[in-house]
Parts: sequence; C-alpha cells; structure tokens
Amino acid sequence: MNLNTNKKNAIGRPKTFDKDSVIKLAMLYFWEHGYNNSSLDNLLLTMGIKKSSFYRTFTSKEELFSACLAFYREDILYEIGQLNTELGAKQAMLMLTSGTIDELRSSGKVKGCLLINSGKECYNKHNDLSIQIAIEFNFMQNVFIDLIESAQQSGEISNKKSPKIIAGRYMNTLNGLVASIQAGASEELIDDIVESLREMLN
Amino acid sequence: MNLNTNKKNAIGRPKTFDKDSVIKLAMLYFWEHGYNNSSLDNLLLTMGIKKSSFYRTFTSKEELFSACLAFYREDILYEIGQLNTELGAKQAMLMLTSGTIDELRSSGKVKGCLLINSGKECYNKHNDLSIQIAIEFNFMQNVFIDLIESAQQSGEISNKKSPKIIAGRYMNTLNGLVASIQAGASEELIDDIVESLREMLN
DNA sequence: AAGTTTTTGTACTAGTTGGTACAGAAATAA
DNA sequence: TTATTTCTGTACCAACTAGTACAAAAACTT
Repeated sequence: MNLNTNKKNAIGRPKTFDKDSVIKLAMLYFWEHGYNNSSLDNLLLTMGIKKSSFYRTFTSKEELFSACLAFYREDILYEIGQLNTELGAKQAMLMLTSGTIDELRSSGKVKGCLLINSGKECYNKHNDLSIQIAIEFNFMQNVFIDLIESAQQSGEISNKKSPKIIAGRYMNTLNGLVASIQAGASEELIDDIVESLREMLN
Repeated sequence: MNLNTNKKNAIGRPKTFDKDSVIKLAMLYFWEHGYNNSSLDNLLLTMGIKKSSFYRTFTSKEELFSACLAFYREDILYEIGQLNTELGAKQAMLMLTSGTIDELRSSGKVKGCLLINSGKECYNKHNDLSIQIAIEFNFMQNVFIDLIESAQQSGEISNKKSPKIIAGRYMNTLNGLVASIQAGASEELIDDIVESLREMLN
C-alpha cells in the first residue's frame, strides 16, 4: 500500500509515514501496556516518529487512543471475517478461546480484549473514551451475535437459546477467563472455564 | 477498640492512629480508584495522616497496598461468613451478584473485585503484588468452593457438578459481568448474565 | 532557484509522582 | 524536669508526565 498514492503531485516534502500504520503500532503498544501505562515517549519510539511530527498529525494522546480503539475494532472485525469464511462461524468463535490459551501457553501471559481492558481503565476517569468504548463494545457484541446466528442456521450449533444470549454469555465468560488468568487462577480453573466455553457452542 | 490497649505504659507520645484503621481507609480508596491512580497524597488525605507519619509506619506505597490486599481478603471473608450464617450459603453467594446490581442501580457504577482489578493492573508490572494477588485469589476461590459444598449438602443447590466447578464458573461469570458493565454493556446483556448466574446456583 | 511542506532536534513548560530530610511541637512515663 | 516517642509542617529531590515552541534540514513541485 503506497501511502502517497493519492498525493502523488502534492507540493512540499511528502509524508514519510502512513497514519494508519503508526496507529496500528500505537494500538499494539496500548494493548500490551494499557492506556495510562503507555507514555507518549514510549509510544513515539514504537511509532518511529518524533514528537513534532506526532502533534502535527494527532491533537493529543487521548485522540490517538481513540483512533486506536477504532482501528482495533476494524482489525478484529477483519480477522473474525477471515476466520468465519475459512473455518465457519462456530470455529471462528472457538478460536477466540483457543487463541487466548495458545497465547498463555506460548508467552505465559494474556493481553485480553483491548475494549475490556480500556473499559476498566477509563471507567470513572476518561469519560469521552468510556463512551466510545461502550459503542465499540456493543458493535462487537452484534458481530458475535451474527456469528452465532449463522452457526445456528448452518447447524454448527444446536443450542436453541437466542443468538444474543449465547453470544453474550460466551463473550462474558471469555472476558472473565482473561481476568481470572491475570489474577492468578490455577490450571484446573482455567481448564474448566475453557470447557464451559466449548459447551456453550454445542 | 482501643488502639493503645497493649501499650498503656509505653514511653513517649502514644500513637494517635490505628494501623488497621488507616489500612481500611486506604483499601477503600484503592478499591475505588485503582492502584496506579491512587496517588500517595490522596491516600494520605483519606487516611488522615501526614507523610512523615506514613513512612514511619509503612515502608512504601507498595507495602501499603500489600497490606490492603490482605485486609480486603479478611474483610470479604468476614462479610461472607456473616451472610452465610444469616442467609445460608446459597443466598450468600447470590448476594455477590445482587450486591453488584444494587451498587450499579444506586450509584451508576460498579467497583468490582479488588483482587480482579489489581490482577489486571499489576499484571506485567508489579511482580511481587501479582504473586500476592494470586495467593489471595486462590484463597477466596476456596472460600467460595466451601460455600457451594455446604449449599449442596443442605440441599439449597441441586446442581450436581463439583463445588469447585460451580464456584469457579460462578465467580468467573460474575467477574465477567463487572468487566462487561464497565465496558458499557446494555441492560439486556446485564440482565441475562445475572439470570445465568442465578441458574448456576439452582 | 524559489516556494512549500514535513521532517528532525533541542529546549522548554508546568504539573505530578513516590520518597527523603529535618525542625519543632505535643503527649506521655519516669 | 527530663527522656522518649509521635506528631505536624515545610522544604526538598529526581524522575516522569503531556504538551509547546522554534530553528533548521530535507524532500518535493513549479
């Protein structure tokens, strides 16, 4: 993707970085370290741009994070879409769980969902961000509801509860699993919650 | 409780504050604001003591928080014990859910479990605290397992799954509920997760 | 070459952070 | 009164925070 495609004949020195690319890098850093624990200096290092360039492109750290939340939503949406066409809706949903466990086994840690992490972090403190997080969260819920619905229609899932209920409970349990892991849950507890997640999609 | 009971004849000016009392005040502040977002200055204000007195009693903010985590565990343990003798084990467990919903309805917010909140906050960043959180978390899990077991024996709960599994899933779902609320979940989603929590204890 | 735009680099601001140092007042026992 | 201990108050410290200001170099179009 050429970042100057639409500006081939622009006057002056051309931009040397793509806004979306640095947003993605920032998003990954935020995801790993959290909003408050991501200092602007560290973000600039991972984005590979200087402070002056940053403030020419973004108005504040908060606005950058806002862009990252939107990017995250789009990114997940794309990934889920890929998994859905490759493996089907049920397996796509199960990948959310197995991906978390794989991450834990390989790195010893789990990052969890950026929206859930940020929801906790911004709750009470960053009102504008909390409002956006709620919007993104509910958007994602609807994506998962559609997945469950199509898995029911294709017969992948025989559970007759409404897609809304299945999706809500599944995602809630998955988010609980991440919290439990991060609080130091035993292998035994983790394994059983994973089992309960699998049962939900039968 | 007289704080000088065991020091009636101590030489010098007697202590004017009780260590446990200020730990409790600090715990409540940490619980509401989180570890990183609780500045020492604000903690000192709520504890009602001066910096010099603080560092005479505690060695650091981290050590204070460690004491708060232990206090929290003991506090919850006592509260659960009270509910257990007053209402029985099943109702005591259900109170964890209804208390969360009551808190949401009356204040518009939920604090969640201090251990879960701190687990997320300290994960990757404060190793010593993470270790302690894991210990406290697993201690609490065992408390809930005992409650489920006694509720099964008394016939309050007819669910035949093992107490470990029921307690694990119940607490995991409750922690997920808090995360969902803080991320901006709809009333409908909240209501159904509460319903699923009730079903678990049938 | 001239004009335009984005880059880098350095320096700075004002506020907050956890923690230290120390003087002096207050409260007690002996 | 004296010794002892804890209290308050004030003044620091060094590190870090998000954000600003501005000069100069670099890369492009015309």
